[in-house]
Amino acid sequence: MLSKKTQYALKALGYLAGKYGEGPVLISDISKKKKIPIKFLETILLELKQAGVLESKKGKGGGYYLLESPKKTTLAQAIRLVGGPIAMLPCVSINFYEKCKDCDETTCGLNKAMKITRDATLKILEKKTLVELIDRPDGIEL
Amino acid sequence: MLSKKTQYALKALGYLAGKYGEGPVLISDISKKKKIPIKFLETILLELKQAGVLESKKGKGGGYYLLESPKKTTLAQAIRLVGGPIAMLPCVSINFYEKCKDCDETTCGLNKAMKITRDATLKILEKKTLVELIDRPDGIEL
DNA sequence: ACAATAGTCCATCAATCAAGTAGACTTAAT
DNA sequence: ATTAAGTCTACTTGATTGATGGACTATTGT
Repeated sequence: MLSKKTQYALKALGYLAGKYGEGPVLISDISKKKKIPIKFLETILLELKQAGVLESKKGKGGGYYLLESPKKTTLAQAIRLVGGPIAMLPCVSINFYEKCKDCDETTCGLNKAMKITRDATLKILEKKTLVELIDRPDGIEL
Repeated sequence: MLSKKTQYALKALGYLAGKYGEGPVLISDISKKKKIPIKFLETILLELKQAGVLESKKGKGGGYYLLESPKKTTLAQAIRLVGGPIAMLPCVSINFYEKCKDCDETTCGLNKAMKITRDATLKILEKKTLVELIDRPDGIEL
């Protein structure tokens, strides 16, 4: 299960994707529409800015906006940006790898099973982009 | 990422699967071989017993053992037993479902993407069983 | 019966995560 | 210049997770 932080980040990015090209969006706007605690959201957006995905504008008329077209960012990238590993175990994670204390990866069955699972997941998340997070009326596909 | 508890549970189950039919296995044995904090392991095994997967025997010659052949339990079942949801979001979880506050599932892009991911994951985890968690020398497949 | 062994139960502690609070700092409009 | 709008920073609280210590109970062998 993704952490709340990661879930909020994805929702916020999806919302910003829908407003791409329309200028800065208020934190309070995102917070209301996506029901995300505003102060928590602030820290998440700040982190996404420091990661280079978002830009912000201060003062009146300010807010956050996507730096690049939502097509450019995959869901896999988005999840990893806010520190969410995609794999189910540290020892099969690509970006947050940690060696197991007890297991030899060449013989560990759990490792093998989870690698297969990870690959199946990545195959999907690396294909989908922020564009697919934009809410759209029922029946309309991409 | 799976919780430590779930990771430990899977490792312990894999170890017990390898000893299936050999009688009770000591907690301390599992703890040593799989490098799991013994006290934490105790509570996990107890939970697995209450879930009906393991049985225990007290006193000398006691320990834990699998109640059924390791073939009978899938990895998906094992993960859920110790309270670990498999889906990445509550709103796409089958066994731990929770409705989103903000989103209409018929139009939410995130929901759609994560459902597809969940299905791909489940397809794998519902096919594999505890048998595949047994450590085996390199090169030997099932 | 008794001692040794091994699982069970209860209580506590530390670390991390989620969320809320207060206020300082920046920018833009008037 | 002043003020309102908005981001940025630091600190506090509560809940959950991970880990530990010790007392208690059941079983076996002598």
